[in-house]
Amino acid sequence: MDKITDLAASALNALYGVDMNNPAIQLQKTKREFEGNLTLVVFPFLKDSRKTPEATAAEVGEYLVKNSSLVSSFNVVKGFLNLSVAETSWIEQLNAIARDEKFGFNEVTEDSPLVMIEYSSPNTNKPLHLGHVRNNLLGYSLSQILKAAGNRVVKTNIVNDRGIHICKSMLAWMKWGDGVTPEKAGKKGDHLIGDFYVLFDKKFKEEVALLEKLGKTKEEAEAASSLMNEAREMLRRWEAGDEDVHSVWRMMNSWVYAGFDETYKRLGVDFDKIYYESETYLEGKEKVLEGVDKGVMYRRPDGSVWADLTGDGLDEKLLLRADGTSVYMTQDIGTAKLRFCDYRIDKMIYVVGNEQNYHFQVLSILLDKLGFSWGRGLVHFSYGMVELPEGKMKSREGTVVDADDLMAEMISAARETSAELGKLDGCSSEEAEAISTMIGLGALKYFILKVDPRKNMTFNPKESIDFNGNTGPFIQYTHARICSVLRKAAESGIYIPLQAQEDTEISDKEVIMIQRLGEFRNVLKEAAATYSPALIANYVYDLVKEFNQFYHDFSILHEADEKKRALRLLLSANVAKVISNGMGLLGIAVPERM
RNA sequence: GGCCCCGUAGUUUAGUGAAUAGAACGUCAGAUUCCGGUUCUGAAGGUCAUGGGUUUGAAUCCCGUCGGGGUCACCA
Repeated sequence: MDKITDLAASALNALYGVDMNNPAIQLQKTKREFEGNLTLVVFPFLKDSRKTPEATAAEVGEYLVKNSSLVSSFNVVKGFLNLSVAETSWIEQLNAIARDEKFGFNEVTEDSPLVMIEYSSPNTNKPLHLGHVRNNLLGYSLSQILKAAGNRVVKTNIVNDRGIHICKSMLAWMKWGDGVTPEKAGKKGDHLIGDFYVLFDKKFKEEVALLEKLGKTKEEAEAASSLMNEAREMLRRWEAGDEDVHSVWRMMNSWVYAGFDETYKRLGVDFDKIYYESETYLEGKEKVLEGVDKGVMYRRPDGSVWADLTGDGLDEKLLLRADGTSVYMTQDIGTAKLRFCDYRIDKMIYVVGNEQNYHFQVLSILLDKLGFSWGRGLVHFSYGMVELPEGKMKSREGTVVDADDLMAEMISAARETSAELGKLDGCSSEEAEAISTMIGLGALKYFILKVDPRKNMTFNPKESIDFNGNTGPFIQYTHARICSVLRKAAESGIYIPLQAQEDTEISDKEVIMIQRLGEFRNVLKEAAATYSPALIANYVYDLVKEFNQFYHDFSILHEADEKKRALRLLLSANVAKVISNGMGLLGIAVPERM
């Protein structure tokens, strides 16, 4: 296809003197209802040809047929030049795909660009919820895609392990926890800590209500709350390095991390390097003071430090409080500094929700001003909220969907559906469990990754687990079916070739399948360039649908013509391979039987 | 109010300059079952929120309007 694009360029150049690098020279797939495989739109070149669209297209078509054996024939519809590609080149293309186990994937070398991608970024005072699930899936998939496109990738996680919210959980545990541990409670550590966070909030509200009854306003009551003051005092002691506070803090955080690790493992995501805010939050200060010296930032009379971004069309932004302590932005600058010391980053991607668009706009400008080479080009991979059919999740109303619960529910829903359909008959209980897990998580992941990340989305568990339509299970099922066909063939002693014969006759349907397979390389490239897992998901689904139509028209196992049967088996095997490669980029497992 | 994002069949959505806007779920009518209640074909359903503009060509780019969300903290 790239070759033919070059041919078209040289044709246009030879005939009309069009610049070879003119971006309008693009071939697209011919629409199904027209004859041909590739289409060139000639409208943009009429200025140069000084002829009608039809005449121009015909002239280019004739030139291509005459000068290249790749183009066998052409037809013209208005300004659209539809080219047919020679039969032998389709077989060649299929054989090239068959030879290449990781078809479409680029090699990563020492010299490949280094991309760091930050995702997940949990707080240590509560377990992960549905919003984190979208974040984690997008971050992980993106890192897989970028790696496949030929980048060195460092997956990183910044854990927010300090601050008033952790102190609230700690205080509640010390006051009412009675020495409970995750083991004693039989509960994951992150859930246990989350419960104490909720308990704090409850007790705090009770106290405020009591004070309000005694005649205080809401604001006065909140300020006078002894609980909240104790929490603040604990934060002060933590910052002062108080060993009693730190030992409780370390212990409780270790419980949370054990819980997170379990969740991450189940979700199938991981990290190469984890940063902790407790270790980075002081780092930004130095960099900011450096900025003051350089004149990038300035100090106000009260001692606070600000950056004036009105020149960039934004506001002024606080970076250090009058008492010299850091704010969120300062910490991000500090983390950036540490990261750049650890890795020679070419590009930095932050996977963070769209409520922080403004923050990252500012961060990009500040990092640039402070001299980070990747600051201006940093990518805020911004995604929308996840809602449920019942409506928005609100932590105050307890309608937050917990990540662990959600995964468990998806898996048991998959188990039920599979059992109903009789798919688990004859499986051992371990097999049944493994399959249910693959399907349940595949449904969840696919449903979330197939939609445009920028958009808010509604996650519908019931719809996602469907075995039909644009769902993970449907794609997994198709893969399993192809594997099953290949197994059957092998059992019957039918030879599955590694290459198709050059002289095998090839039908339109087969051409379409090969063309579709061949697109994977470009889709991957584009997905990496636009940071779009959804592109991969929709490609794989289209491939699956196309395959089902193809498969339906033939009796693969009972084909009399040996060469033809070989071609179809080879084609099927490669469809399975590309499905598996594509789904792998989304972090979704494809079972060989289900 | 300023700034940012979104608005496409009943629903979930694809398509960011090209041919008659493409699917899926649901609905209706058929076919197939060769490997499994999972397959296929067809129908109905869209003034792409809306009004202008640019272009040979606009869901897509520009301007306005309406609707939804976010953000504008010495929170993270």
